Amino acid sequence: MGRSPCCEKAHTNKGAWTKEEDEKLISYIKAHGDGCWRSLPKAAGLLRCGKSCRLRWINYLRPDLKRGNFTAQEDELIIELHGLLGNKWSLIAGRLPGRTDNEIKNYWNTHIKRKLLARGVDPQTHRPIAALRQEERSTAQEDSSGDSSSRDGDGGLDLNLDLSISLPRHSSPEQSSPPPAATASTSTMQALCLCCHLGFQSSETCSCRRIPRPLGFSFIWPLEEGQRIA
DNA sequence: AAACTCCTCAACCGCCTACCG
DNA sequence: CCGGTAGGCGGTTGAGGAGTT
Repeated sequence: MGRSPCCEKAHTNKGAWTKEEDEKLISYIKAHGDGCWRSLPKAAGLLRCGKSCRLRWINYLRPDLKRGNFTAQEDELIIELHGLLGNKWSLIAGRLPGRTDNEIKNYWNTHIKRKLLARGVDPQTHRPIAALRQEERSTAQEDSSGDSSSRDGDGGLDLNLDLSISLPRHSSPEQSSPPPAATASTSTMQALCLCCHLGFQSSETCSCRRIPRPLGFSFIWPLEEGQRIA
C-alpha cells in the first residue's frame, strides 16, 4: 500500500532553496502567518512541498534564529539535556532559544559526540566508557555461564532509568562533567519533576506522574512510551 | 595546481501522533 | 469509535566547501 505523498511531487522543486524562493516564503509568512503548511506553497507561489517550506522557515528563515557557533554553556546544556531526554532534539531545542532541533542534531553528531568520546564518555548512555567496557566483560561472563535473563533484548546495555537519572546541576563549563548517572540516593530527598525543574511546560513533555518509591522517596518522572508504573 | 578525502549542515524521507469530521 | 489528514519529529543523505596529499 504505502502512504500517499504529502504533496504532488511531480510539480515540486527539490534541493537547495534559491534566494527568490526564500523571499517569497518570508514575505508570505510575514503577511499571512505560518498557518496551513499544506496550502502555503500554492498560496505563496512556491513550487515546493509544504513540509519543505515548514523546514526552511523553522530551520533557516525564522527571524529569531541565533545562528553562529555554539557557546561552551550551550554545549554543556545540550549534553546535560541529552543525558536526560536522549535524542529528543525538539525538546532540547526548546531549552536553547534561537536554536533549532536540526541544528542541535547536526551539532551533536559532528561535534559533541566526539567531545564526549574524548572525555571518555559514551555519547549514548553518558556513562564512562571504561565502566561500560567493564560491564560488557562481566555480562559476557554471565552469558557464558548461561544466564541471559538480566539482559536487554537487543543485547545492549542494561539501562536502568532509576540509575541514569540525576538532578540537573549547574556545572561550570570547564569542569569535566561526569555522566548524569548519579543514584537517586544521592539526590535531594524531595519530590521533584526534572522536566519542571528544567523549565518545561507541562504541555511540552511533562505529565508529572508520580512514581512511588520505597523509603518515602517519591520521584516524579514523566513516563516514557512503554514505561509502566510497577 | 590538481586530485582526493574529510567534514559540515541543509534538506529530504518516512514514520508517528494529534486532531477533526 | 474510526479513518483520513496535516503537522511534527528523528534518522539519513548528499552537495559543496575545507583541508590534505
